Amino acid sequence: MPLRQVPPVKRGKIPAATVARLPIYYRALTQLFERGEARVSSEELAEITGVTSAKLRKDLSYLGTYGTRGVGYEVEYLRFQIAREMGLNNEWPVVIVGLGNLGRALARYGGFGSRGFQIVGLFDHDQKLVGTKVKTGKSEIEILPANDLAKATKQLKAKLGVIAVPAEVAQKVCDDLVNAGVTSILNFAPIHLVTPKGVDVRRVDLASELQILAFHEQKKIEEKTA
Amino acid sequence: MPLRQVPPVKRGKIPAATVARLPIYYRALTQLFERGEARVSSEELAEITGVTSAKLRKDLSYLGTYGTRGVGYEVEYLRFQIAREMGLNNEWPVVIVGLGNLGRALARYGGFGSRGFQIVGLFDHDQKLVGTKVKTGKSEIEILPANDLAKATKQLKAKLGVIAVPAEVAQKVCDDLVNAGVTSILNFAPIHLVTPKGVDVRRVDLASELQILAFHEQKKIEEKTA
DNA sequence: GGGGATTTGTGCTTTTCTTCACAAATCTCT
DNA sequence: AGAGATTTGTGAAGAAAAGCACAAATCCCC
Repeated sequence: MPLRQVPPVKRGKIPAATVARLPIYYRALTQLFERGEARVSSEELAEITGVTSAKLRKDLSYLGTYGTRGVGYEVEYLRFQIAREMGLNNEWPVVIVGLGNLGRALARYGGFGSRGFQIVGLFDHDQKLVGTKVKTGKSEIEILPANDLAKATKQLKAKLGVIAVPAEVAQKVCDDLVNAGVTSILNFAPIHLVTPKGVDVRRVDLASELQILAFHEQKKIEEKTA
Repeated sequence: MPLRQVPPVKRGKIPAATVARLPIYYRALTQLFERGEARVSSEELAEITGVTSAKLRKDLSYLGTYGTRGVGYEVEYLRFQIAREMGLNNEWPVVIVGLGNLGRALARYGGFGSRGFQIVGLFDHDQKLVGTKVKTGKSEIEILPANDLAKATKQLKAKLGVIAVPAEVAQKVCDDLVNAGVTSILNFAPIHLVTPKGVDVRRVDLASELQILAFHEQKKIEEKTA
């Protein structure tokens, strides 16, 4: 009986569009795994995640060849490989700046504290909030003053930061985070952040999302009238 | 002196990538307008919004020719045109389903209630929440039981729905919304929703965003070690 | 009213992403 | 052990998006 070959890890840049989908596959695989499924075909996994099977297979092919022709993919194995590729086997410390409605929701949000991430610092400018505690996934964390941001973040060795402050102060907070060694930022402020090279920023803009939907609604109405 | 020509509205499909950027331009223009700026060049607007000027001009060109060569764009005029194109001059009624941490933050979030949108209905399955009120932008709204979702939403004539419930019940909620006449859905549950044709779904996946950043961090580390 | 300085709008090129379609690999059954 | 049924992995084609570069339009100033 032939031994399983050495993991055929592929080296080479993974397209951005693919990277953006890996978390979706990962989550679906986790679900399948918890349900006790041992194997899954590209067709099934594609159906669950809402992509085409060809796209899914191509996406996975950038990571390596983890499937078996005529059979499909081993759920647990594939899940592990994606996790490894995405660095989810590490535990990433995350700081959140701004604990208004949204920031607080994020801090409490289970999905954030889940697998791979741990919220280690909360900062706010508002003196009324400083000193109060917020329940994150596992523990309670005290909100620290925004002034301590740079020092504390450096100490906590956080490389990931979440910005949930008003647009007016977002760039300032961003600069502070970068100075503190943060190199990946999730920005909820509706503004373009300027960062030095090597710092990744992803923007999540809730109002924009609604507006995009409004655009589609608008088009539906125009079609009817036309 | 020549009269300004009839608005040269262009007809034809606007690329999805462009649509996704229109809200960003719109916001920047609003800012400029409030700051009292009368004109802006593609170069300036591009800088503010973090795109290249060529891309910006091409994006705008899908809407019509609203600029003046050698001069730039009139801030107020262009802003209005984008708003019109996106349907932001209407007031869209929105319902939110699920008022946990996130749903509540969204309900309170100013940006949602802002220009173009009005939150008209809140629903939750939890009996402890039903009957309590949540301050949205302008008014206070009572949380209604999820069972009333279909009927109430139909009555409220909401075409836009926000899903902020756990993944397990998201598809059920989605079906209810669609039955109630909702044709655009903003989905915060980490799951692919199946909808009939003609219903638009946009997914905002907070955990995915962090995971994508983790991927980039991972790569930075690998580069260093390599 | 003409020349020089701007800045838009867009045809063309390049890059990135998606889809197609099929050979290669594996399994099952007899 | 071979034939038939699956299902992956991937070249190649097609579609969408981004970037380039320049003609066309406008302004300003003399």
